[in-house]
Amino acid sequence: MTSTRGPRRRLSEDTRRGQIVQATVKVVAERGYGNASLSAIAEQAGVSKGLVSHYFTDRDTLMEHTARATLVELRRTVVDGLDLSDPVPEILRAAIRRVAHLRATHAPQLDAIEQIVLNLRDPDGTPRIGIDAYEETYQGQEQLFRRGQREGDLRAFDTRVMAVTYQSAVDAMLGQLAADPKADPDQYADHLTDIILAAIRA
Amino acid sequence: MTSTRGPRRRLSEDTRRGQIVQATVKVVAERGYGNASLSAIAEQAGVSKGLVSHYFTDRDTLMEHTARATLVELRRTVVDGLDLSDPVPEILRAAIRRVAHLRATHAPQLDAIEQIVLNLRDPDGTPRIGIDAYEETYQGQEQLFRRGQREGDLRAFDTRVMAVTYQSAVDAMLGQLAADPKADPDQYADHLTDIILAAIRA
Amino acid sequence: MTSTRGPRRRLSEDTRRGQIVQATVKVVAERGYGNASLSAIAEQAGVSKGLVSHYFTDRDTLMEHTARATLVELRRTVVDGLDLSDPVPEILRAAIRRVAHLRATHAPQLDAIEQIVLNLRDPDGTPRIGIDAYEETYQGQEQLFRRGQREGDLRAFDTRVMAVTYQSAVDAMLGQLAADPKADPDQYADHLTDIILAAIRA
Amino acid sequence: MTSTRGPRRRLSEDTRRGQIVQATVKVVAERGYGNASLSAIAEQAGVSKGLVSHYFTDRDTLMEHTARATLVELRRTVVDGLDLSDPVPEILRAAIRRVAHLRATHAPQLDAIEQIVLNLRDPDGTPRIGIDAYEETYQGQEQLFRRGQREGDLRAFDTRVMAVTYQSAVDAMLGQLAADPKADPDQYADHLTDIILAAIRA
DNA sequence: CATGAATGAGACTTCATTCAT
DNA sequence: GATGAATGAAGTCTCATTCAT
Repeated sequence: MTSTRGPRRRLSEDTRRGQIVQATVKVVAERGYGNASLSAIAEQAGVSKGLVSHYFTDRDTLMEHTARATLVELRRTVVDGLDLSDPVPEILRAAIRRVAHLRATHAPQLDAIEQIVLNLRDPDGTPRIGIDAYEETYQGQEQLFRRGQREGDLRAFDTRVMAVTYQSAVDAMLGQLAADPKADPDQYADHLTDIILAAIRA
Repeated sequence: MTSTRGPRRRLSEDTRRGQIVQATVKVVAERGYGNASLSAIAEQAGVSKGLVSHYFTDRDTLMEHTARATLVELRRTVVDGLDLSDPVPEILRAAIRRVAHLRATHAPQLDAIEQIVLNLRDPDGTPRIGIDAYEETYQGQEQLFRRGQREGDLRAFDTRVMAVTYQSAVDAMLGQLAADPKADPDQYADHLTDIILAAIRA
Repeated sequence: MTSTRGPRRRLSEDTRRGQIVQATVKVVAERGYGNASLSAIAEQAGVSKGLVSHYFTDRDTLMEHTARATLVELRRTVVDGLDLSDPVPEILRAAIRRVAHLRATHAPQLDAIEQIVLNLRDPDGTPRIGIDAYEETYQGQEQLFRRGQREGDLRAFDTRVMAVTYQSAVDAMLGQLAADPKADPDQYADHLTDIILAAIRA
Repeated sequence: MTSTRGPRRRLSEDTRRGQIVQATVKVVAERGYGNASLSAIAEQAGVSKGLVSHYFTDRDTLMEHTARATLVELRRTVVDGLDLSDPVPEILRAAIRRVAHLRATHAPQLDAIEQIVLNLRDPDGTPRIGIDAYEETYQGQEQLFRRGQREGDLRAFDTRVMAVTYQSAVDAMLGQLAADPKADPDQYADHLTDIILAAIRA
């Protein structure tokens, strides 16, 4: 499974960085943060240890970069397929389904992000990828809820609390789907949508 | 804050194990899983490195023991104060408040458990404290929901999905309260209870 | 020549540090500062790499400690045999001879000190063992010269410049004796003494 | 201060080598031998790493070449301004002054030479630029002393010992002037000349 | 029972050197 | 000729674990 390590090849900086980031995602997801050594990552990427250090000053830097880049990738994956002109409840139902499918299509990315977010810390011990990295997601969610309230589809509620709750419920769904591979993503998604809409529908 | 290290003292096995587990919780919570070295834990416990190895074969063993023991401790803390003869909605409201207060009273325990659950792995890479550790919680939650449905307080819904969702929403609340120390636990708890009850009340 | 590495032995902190410092002197002298790796030093000391790190936080710390400790050792070696009640010219003649013999008895120490002093630097590039380490020597020398002037054995001259010059001449003697092992230390010492006394005698 | 790095330019071999040697002097003087990486030197020279390797097989080769070339440069700088038809004491006084000024005009060269001479070694550990590199200087000095003795300006003494002593005193002067930038070179030079002439004048 | 000195494996990182472009 | 991407060999340092005391 290791990318075979052909004769020395010169690639563009971006290509190499991408290659290394992907390898990082895979190794972190499979072995866990603590066991994702630079050697393992380099081997997975089909590249020398030295090259990894060349492109990323630090193990920490590499991890942070990987987490943020992957987060952006996932967000785009979910959002890109949505029709934002639909009524908010429709959008939510579609979005939850799309997320449910992430577990099937982007499992390593999901795991790697979780691992890195939880483990990467500054020397003083404070997490280095704070809740702030999710802030953008929360904001978008709140906007969506407020629009639903304006349009009359949703009742009044604290959009902040709901955004956080929504996100966590969706993440938990991913956790469940991860734990039970036989579960049907669409079915779980629909059950969850029912619950959520029951909570917020006008 | 380090337990002062008096002259060598012989203590009962249980006392020692407890001492070490508590130290582990504190160190893991403060520094993160990866930086919780046995030396640091020993020092925190006011005990020699050798003794830690004596009572726990392994770093992994120590971590697993710590996580499970602490999980039990927290579960008891929440459940002990509830009046299970109340109607289910009442119980939920009270339980959510109690959990919200955990962040204030048991922050290190919460952090440590999260760290260990996410990081501790078997050599082959599979997480060592699976979702199964939460299974007991889920089961209890489902029972409670079914009782609410029987008693007519709650409408019909998939209790499994709801249990998972409920648990995740509550965990997310803890995350939010951790991130924003100025937030009022009771207020957040009540907002969340409103949303949840809206979702499930008959 | 490597200290044989018997079964694990527990020694007092001071003994171990001394052992390691001696090994450092030897390795630095033989291979040069840059090639004196911690592995080589550990092997020479008959000790594991880890132990060296245990006793000295840093390679730099080890080097600094070694240089200062060795400098003190040499100073004592020279001074201890002098009769300070003699007239100053006598003292100088005796001291120069004693120093000349250092090359035979303490060659590695001399080389190691030189190597370390010249190479050890702070991160910003400034030498870490400044001329200040020699200051004590200079001061003693100046005192001696002033006493000679007071007692009428020496003529008037700038004692500071002379102290520096004296020290350098003596160091250079060591360099020469190192370069030409067939040279007779006593003879060189006497020649040098003649020159120096010619320069300063009343 | 880095040579600006224009578009790729082809220069004569000698020009390139000179460029690189100068950069080496600067980097070694500023950061010390051990921290003078080829990258740093290449950057300082405004040239690629590859080119440095192209012109000098080896880091060691580059260092040796740099030291020898710089030594020659300095020797020429001192000797060129002397009037060799003067009486020897005059020549010495003038020479010492000229050397004293080197510290102001050629500080990096002085530092770099010292660093390289002390650190560059053969694989077996023996210094690669031995005292022999100074031999030429000693020989010239001895000649001068013997001429002074013939001409009656200097008394009888061992010219070899004196040459070494002289050279070391002069080097020490440079060390002192380096350590104390406020010191007046001419004044120190004159004090030193007084001492030396007192030692050897007829 | 308890200690902490000692070991040894392995991680990260730096750099001289090579070589495709 | 010139570049700088890529390699691979050390080197330093950390830490779980062992074991003499």
